[in-house]
Amino acid sequence: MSSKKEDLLVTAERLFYSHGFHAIGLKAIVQEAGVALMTLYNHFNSKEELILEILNRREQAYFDLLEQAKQNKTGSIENRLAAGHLIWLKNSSSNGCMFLRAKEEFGNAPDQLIVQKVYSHKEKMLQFFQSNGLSPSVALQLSLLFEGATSLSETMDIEKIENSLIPLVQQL
Amino acid sequence: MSSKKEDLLVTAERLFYSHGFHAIGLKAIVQEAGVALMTLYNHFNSKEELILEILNRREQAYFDLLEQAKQNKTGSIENRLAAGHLIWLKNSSSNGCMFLRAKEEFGNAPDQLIVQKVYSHKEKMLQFFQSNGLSPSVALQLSLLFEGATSLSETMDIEKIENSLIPLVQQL
DNA sequence: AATTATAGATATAACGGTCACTCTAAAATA
DNA sequence: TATTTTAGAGTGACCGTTATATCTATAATT
Repeated sequence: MSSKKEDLLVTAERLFYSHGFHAIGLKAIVQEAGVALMTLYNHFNSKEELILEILNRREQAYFDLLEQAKQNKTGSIENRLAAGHLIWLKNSSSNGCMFLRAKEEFGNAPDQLIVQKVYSHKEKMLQFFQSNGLSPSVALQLSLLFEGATSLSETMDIEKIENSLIPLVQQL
Repeated sequence: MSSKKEDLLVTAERLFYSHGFHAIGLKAIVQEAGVALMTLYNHFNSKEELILEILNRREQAYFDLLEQAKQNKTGSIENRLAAGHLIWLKNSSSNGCMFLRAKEEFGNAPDQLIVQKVYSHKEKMLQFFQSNGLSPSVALQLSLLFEGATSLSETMDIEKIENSLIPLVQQL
């Protein structure tokens, strides 16, 4: 992949996540990435396509991290996944779930590819949990706890959240 | 209060919640509310001021509902509050927490009144729980469960969430 | 009761700015 | 040489905000 395209994806993901999809214009992205506007349009046909590619990469990175966390020796599978999710939150800039935010900003167009991606991502989360041995009901509860931790991290120290989340996961 | 102002507040809250603060322009609000643009500026000095008044009203409505739910006879205090929160979610249009969304869209201006309101609202939630007899750690866990239910409701039926949330609240 | 003053709402236009997106033609890179 | 990237200008549309001028209904004054 072109390094310019990679720069654009990394920069756009950061700016979109920090300010929102509507709040950030393409001009700000290319300026921050240090490339020309036409280079962006050379790699992406539209802002929507850029966002879609960002969401796909972000989903991949998240599941890669969960797969990593799974390999740990200690703790139940729920605990290891929760530890992975907490690492994700620690490495992010505390602005919530980017997928839900995308749905919220583009929500009233259910035919839109962005919104479809959000629904499929959340569905994929549940399936991932179940494919790792969790019952449907426990998978759902783990999803609820993960979402709660993500939202709480927007206004609270991650350490306090960790202390709340772990016992809840333990007794699933 | 002028009925025009009330119309504007109700309409703007609905449109902002459905599409986001940046995605909705003042023109769309006044058109949907059936008032003139200058009427909006007669009641609010700016878009930011309109948003702030919406958030204040929404906070009041939410705590009013929790106070109502508290009066129920059956169940622990945690269960009664959770039931109230579920009613709130059922009556909303499944687009997440409007306060967190405001912080996400205006987040990189921590001096902004909107963002300050979001932080104070979340702090108020915790204090409300504790003032109703919950320990700090249980209050935090209840917040995590509420936030999780709110986020989950964006992509999942509220009934399934209810079935997941209740046992988690029960064993707090 | 008749007149005047006040306030709120109206429509319309304009302000400077930014939006996503397109085109062009030169410059840099491979 | 072939491809990519560049800067810059331009498109029409929308942004929040302000200004102006007209209308209407109620309130205050005579």
